[in-house]
Order: sequence, then C-alpha cells, then structure tokens
Amino acid sequence: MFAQHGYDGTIMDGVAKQCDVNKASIYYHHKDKATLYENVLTTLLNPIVDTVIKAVEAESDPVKKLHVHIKTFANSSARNPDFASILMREMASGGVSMPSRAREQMLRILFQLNLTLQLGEEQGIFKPSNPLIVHFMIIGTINLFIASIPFRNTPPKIDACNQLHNTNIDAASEQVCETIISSLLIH
Amino acid sequence: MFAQHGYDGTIMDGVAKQCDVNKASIYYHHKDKATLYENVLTTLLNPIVDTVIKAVEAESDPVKKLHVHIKTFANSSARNPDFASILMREMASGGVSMPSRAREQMLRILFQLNLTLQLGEEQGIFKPSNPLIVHFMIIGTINLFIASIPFRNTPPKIDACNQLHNTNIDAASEQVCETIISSLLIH
Amino acid sequence: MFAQHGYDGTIMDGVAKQCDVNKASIYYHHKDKATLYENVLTTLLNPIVDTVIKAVEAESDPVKKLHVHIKTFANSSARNPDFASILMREMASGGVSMPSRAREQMLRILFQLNLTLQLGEEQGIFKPSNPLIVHFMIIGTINLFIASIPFRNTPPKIDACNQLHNTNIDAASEQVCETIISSLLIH
Amino acid sequence: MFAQHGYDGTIMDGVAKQCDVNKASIYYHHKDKATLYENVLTTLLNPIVDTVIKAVEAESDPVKKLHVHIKTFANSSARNPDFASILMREMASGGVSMPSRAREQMLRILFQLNLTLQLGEEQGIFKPSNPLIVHFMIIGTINLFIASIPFRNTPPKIDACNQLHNTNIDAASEQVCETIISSLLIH
DNA sequence: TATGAATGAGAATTCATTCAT
DNA sequence: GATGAATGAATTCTCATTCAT
Repeated sequence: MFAQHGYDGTIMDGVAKQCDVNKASIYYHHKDKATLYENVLTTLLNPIVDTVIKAVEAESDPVKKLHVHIKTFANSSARNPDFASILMREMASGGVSMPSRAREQMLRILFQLNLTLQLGEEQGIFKPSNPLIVHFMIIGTINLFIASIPFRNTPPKIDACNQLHNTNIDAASEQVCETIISSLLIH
Repeated sequence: MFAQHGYDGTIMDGVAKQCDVNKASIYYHHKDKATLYENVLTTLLNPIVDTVIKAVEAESDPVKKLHVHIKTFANSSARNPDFASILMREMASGGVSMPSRAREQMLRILFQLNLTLQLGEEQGIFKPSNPLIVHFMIIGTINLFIASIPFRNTPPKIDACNQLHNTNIDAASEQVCETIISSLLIH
Repeated sequence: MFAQHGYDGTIMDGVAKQCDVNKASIYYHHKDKATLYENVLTTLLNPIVDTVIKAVEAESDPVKKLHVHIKTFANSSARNPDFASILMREMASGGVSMPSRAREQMLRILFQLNLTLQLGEEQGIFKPSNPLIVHFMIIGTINLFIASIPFRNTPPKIDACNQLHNTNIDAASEQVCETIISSLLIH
Repeated sequence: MFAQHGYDGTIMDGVAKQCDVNKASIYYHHKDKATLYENVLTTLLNPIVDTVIKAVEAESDPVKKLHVHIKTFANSSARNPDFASILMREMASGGVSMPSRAREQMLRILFQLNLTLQLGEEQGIFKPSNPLIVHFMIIGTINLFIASIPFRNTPPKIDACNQLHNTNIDAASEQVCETIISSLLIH
C-alpha cells in the first residue's frame, strides 16, 4: 500500500483491513506509521540489494559484471514491483525523508557499480564514465519501466500504437544492457 | 508542495500559508484540492511539452532531432525540478490517478519520439528499437537525475566518493544523448 | 470539566459537546489539549489572585490584611469552586506539570502573605511564623472545604451526624481567620 | 502511579512495566483497573487510619488526644506521601468516585475527631467548634504540605525566599497543633 | 500463574471544505 | 474577492481488557 499510495496516502485502517488484523496489533509490533514504513522498506530493500551485489561479485569480467548488475536488478525489481514505486517516490521527495537504513542499502548498489566501472577502465575495456549517471540510467529506466506497467495498461493503451505491446522486462533490461555497455566499450 | 510532498502529503493549510493567502481564497479560485492539483499540473506540464515538441520539429535530421529532444527535455526539467518529482510520483502510482489532461501531454512527447525514431529507421540511420524503452530511458534517467539532487546533497554525499561532484544536468544529458544515440546508430 | 475530572479524565469530545461547539473549533483556537488546559487555568487563576492581592493592599493594618487575605481568597474560591479542585489536583501531582504561568500566579499570593506577616512582626503584633505553613493552612483548609462540598452532600451525609449541616464558606473562613490570627497574635 | 498521575492518568501498561510484571498478570489478580485502584487505596488507607485511631484512643486527655491525632496523622502521611496525593485528588473530584470502603475509613477519622472535641467541650476545656472544619484544617494543611514537597523543590524554589527552607513535617504539624489547639482552648 | 499477542472501543488530532461577513 | 471561524469526516494512536498457550 505504501508503494501504491505513498506514505501519506496509505491509511492505517486500510493496512489493518488488508492484512486482516486489528489496527492496534500493528501498533503493538510497530511503534508508529513511520516506523512501520521504515520496517517495510528495509524488508523490501535488503534482499534485492543483497541479490544484486552477490550476483555481481560472482562474476569477474567487467562486461559480465555490468550485464549481471543490470539484469539482476531488473529481475529483482520486476518480481517486486513495489520496490520500483517506493524508490521513485523516495526520489521524488528528494529522498529527504528516506530512512537512513534504506538509504545505505541503495548506496551499496551505487558503490558496487562504481567498482565495476573502475575495473573496466583499469583493464582498458571501458571508457571513463560517470558512475552516478550510469546508475541513474539503470535504475531510472528500469524503475520507470516497471512502475509504469499499470499506466501503460490503462486505456488508451500506448503500447497499441505500434509494436510495443510485446515488451517485457527481459527485453527492456536487455536493451538497457546493450545501450549502456555499447556506449561504454572501447571499440 | 505537490512535488515535494505528493498529493496526499500536501495540506491545504500549508499551501495557503506558503502562498500567504487565506485558505478560503484558494477554494474561491479552485473547486477543490483535486482540481487545484490538476491546474497546477497543467500549468507545469504544457510549456515543457510544447517546448520539446517545437524544438524537435525545428530540426530535420533524425540524429539532431533526437539530440534536441533529450537536451530540451533535460533543460526544461532542470529549470522546473518540480516537474521531475511530480512525474515520478505519478509513475509510481501507476499513473492511475493522473489527470487525463496531463496524461495526454506526456503521450505527445512519446509520439514525437516515435516519429523521430521511425524517421531514422526509414533513412537507414537508426537500428529498429522500442520507442517506449527509449522514452523511459530518457525521462527515467533525466527525472531521476534531477529529482535526486537534494538526495545527493544530503550527507553522506555520494558524489564525494569520486569525481562525481561536478556532474550537472548538461553533462548528464549529454551522456544520455551519447549513450542512446550511439546505441541506435548503424555504424 | 478539568476541575471535575482532571486533565486526563477530561475528554475533548465532552468539552466540545458541553460547549456546544465542534471539536475541531477548539483546535482552531487552542493548539492542543495541554494548551487549552493552560489557557483555562490562566483565565481562572488570574482574576482570583488579582482580587486577593488588591484587597490586601487596600488595607494597612496587618491583622486586617490577614483577615481580608483569607476572606477574599475564600470568597473568590467559593464563587469558583473549580479553582479549588484544580489547585488540589495540581498539588496532588506535585505541581510538576503545572503550567508556569499558573505557578507564578500562585506564588504571588504566597509573597503577599509573606509581606503581611513580616509587617505584623515588625510592628510587634505577630509572633514569628512560617509563612509557607500559614499559606498552606489557608488554602489547604479553604480548598478542601470547597472541593468537598459534593462529597459532603453525598450520602451518608457526614454533616448529618451533628450540627455541621449549617456550615457555609463564610462560617468556615471566619473560623480559619480566628484560628490563624489568634495563634499569631501576641497577647 | 495513581497518586502521581491520578486514576485516569494511570496507564495499565505503565503499571505493569513499573512492577516488572506482565500486564495480563495484573488482571489475573485484580478484576479491572477500578478494582485495582480500590485495592491499592484500601491497602494504603487502612493502616494510616488504624494508627491514628489507636493512638488517639490511647490518650485520655482531650488536648493530648488532639495533639496525638494531628501528629500521628501527619507522620503517617509523611511516611506515605501517596496518601496525601490520592486524598487530595479524591477531594478534588468531590469524592464522588471514591470507593466506599475508602470513604468509610476517612469518616472514621472524622468521627474520632468529633469524639475528642466533644469530650473537650464536656470537660469545659474546649470552646464549641465545628469538627468538620477542624478536620479539614488538619488534613487540608497536612496533605497540602506533603503533596507540595515536589512543587516546592521545583525551581524557582519558593522556600528560598526566606527562612522557609528548613521546614519539615514535624515543624509543620507542630505549628498546626499549636494553632488549632490554642484556638480551641478556653483561656 | 504467567505471558506475548490480539482487539474493540475510544480519544486526540488533522484536514478538506464551507459559512458568514 | 478576501477572510476568520466553523465543521464533519477522517486518521493516527491509545488503552483497558481478553485470548491462547
């Protein structure tokens, strides 16, 4: 519900009903709405970040690392569309209110990407680049793609205007990979 | 305030105080909160979209069109950071609650991009591509870059980890251009 | 309601109904329950304290000052039985949570009494005494007398056991005067 | 906690934590909050009242009886400051909600005082007086003195204004004795 | 007896909206 | 058009009490 309606748009009564528990029970386990949100966020973020990091570390070749980085992030996000929504909302707020625990997790991904890009540069494979922008390109594109699924399915279907209707996350993330990697590679 | 706190997080009392007008005056001029939001959105969106479309139409070469498309969008957004935030929130909500007037404006940009890409393909300059993904890549990346400015300026400064600190919207949009265009070009 | 049920026992819904106003209106004029309480207290206390001080200052003879002090305090309290109740509650809480504005008012009465007693001593009329205890004797007795009216009227009527039933505040305060003054006078 | 925060201000969760027991355990031993309060009150009141009555009955001279009455009451209260607070609160509420068991105990003290005063009158030692007012004078003053200890210790220290700082319960009760007895005695 | 976890009925506070002037 | 003051309908949070174990 936080993903769909945002923090302020999420109503504790609704959460309780959705979970089929008494509202007071929520407060028994979570100090208040803000804490609940923080806990939800942590629970959501940690596994995704861990998965990405682990997958990237398992590879040694920078190109493969980058490829795995993008694909794993995309797949994890796709399996948890709420993640994309929440991340976009947090970014929209300037991330100012983002719980620091969540913030730190997101930074881990950026740092990992940074390592990969530096490795590529050192090996003479990648051109120099700005990791932050590459990072934003990846998560901005993927998040938008995932979060916009309902939007794209709302009439008038924009996919219907041409061949777009078959686009899925695999194709999208593959295109992101190609685009980014090809732009980084030294031919 | 809608940009910073979202629709639900925006409080009419706060709006009145911020604008230094009486709350009832707002209701005199705008039917209700939803209408106010719609009006704000329209006022914000229309000039940006118009600017982009006009700039693109002024060019004839597909590569230049695409370049101008991205740069104009980026510059307009950068001048109106609220635009990026609102767009991200709307996307995060699945765009479900997005006023249809605003929705249509955003589609105009996508259609314009579609035209440009098709033109490029017809002229044998561009590889076939999925316009939707290109669209998301552009606005996802740019929006994220702009919306995240406050986040990046909040300690611990992530830009501080390396050379990132000089990154501005011009450099970022240029990199987006290069990346996207180079991936589209038939070498 | 604060007097009768105490701060915690007073319910904002009840206050609103009692005053026949909408609950939200109360919050429009008073930040929150605590502030409302503070305002109520100030409104209640100030006139009583002012009346006492003014009446005492109008006399010059220490005995008359003391007499007027007690009688005026008793009459003011009797006209505002809530004052006694609230004061007793505040004292019961150790006055810890007592708004400082109210606290200061109460101290003004003590200081005035102190002046009177010192004057009497200087003139060789009064024995030395502890003003604080005299103060407590006055307000403790009077407050208790007033606050206990409902208690005494609740069956079994304790007044019924003997001639007590005719006791009113005038008689009571007169007895307090006699007792205190006679114990202070140098025969 | 009942003494400090009153019945409504006392929270069962807090009681449990303070006692380091599980909240449900309290309900195992005490039917509900009201019963718990009643039990607490009885446990608190009975020994004090018994002590006073017993001490008074041990004397035969009316003056000594009265002296012992006041001193014993003062000492007992001083050893149990909660007693003063609770009594003051109950009086502030008009004693309406006071459990009848507790009410009866308090009446026993009044009746005992009544006996003493009548004895004194019969022996031609005491002037006629209103026992209720004497009663209030005693407990009003003593309770207030005790309950106000924290208040007086809160800056700005009112005791600091003059010689008041050494006042203790013994001195205070002695002054109450002198005052009341001297006003009753037929010279 | 003891306890962690409910839960229903409040109670404080907020907020979009309206009203009277 | 503007404004101070309502107001009803939420919404967050609390609290006495109970349940299951």
